[in-house]
Amino acid sequence: MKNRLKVLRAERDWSQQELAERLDVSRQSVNAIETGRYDPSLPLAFRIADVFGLAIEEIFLREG
Amino acid sequence: MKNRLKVLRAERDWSQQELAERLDVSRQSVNAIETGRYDPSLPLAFRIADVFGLAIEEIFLREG
DNA sequence: CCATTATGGAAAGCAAACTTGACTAAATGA
DNA sequence: TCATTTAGTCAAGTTTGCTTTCCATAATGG
Repeated sequence: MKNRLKVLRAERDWSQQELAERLDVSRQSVNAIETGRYDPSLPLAFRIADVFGLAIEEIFLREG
Repeated sequence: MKNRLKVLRAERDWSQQELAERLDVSRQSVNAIETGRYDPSLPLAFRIADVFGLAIEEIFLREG
């Protein structure tokens, strides 16, 4: 499952650490999700959508 | 995390078994998600959204 | 030079998601 | 009456998400 975290973070000039704090997860979790090592849980996906003010579908992409 | 699975299933007259097959998960998983014992993974949430033709946000609800 | 920040990732462990198999109980319908 | 379908749940096992700790690398600024 691909995602646009890196770009969204860059647009806001947030470090992985900063995003992790806003999401209340570890920096390693943000890194792992961002680099595609695993997908977030659904509750975390909702929090991610919330901090960016976007729909889940606008951040995480069904990949072919 | 609440969800509208039971109603959406009823609208389409699908059994938990039928939905499970469309989602390619076990019937027990559908039941557990529907009765709120746990949340689906994000990839499964996308598949659920797809089979119902809705957005994830229209099926799963941030609960107070 | 050196200290700091940012990123990527490995290892070990716990918790949550998902599996199969089994059981119960209510409803249906022939 | 009996077989079938549906829904709910439990137990035990595997996989995945997330944690903490640690290490490595590159970029930045004094």
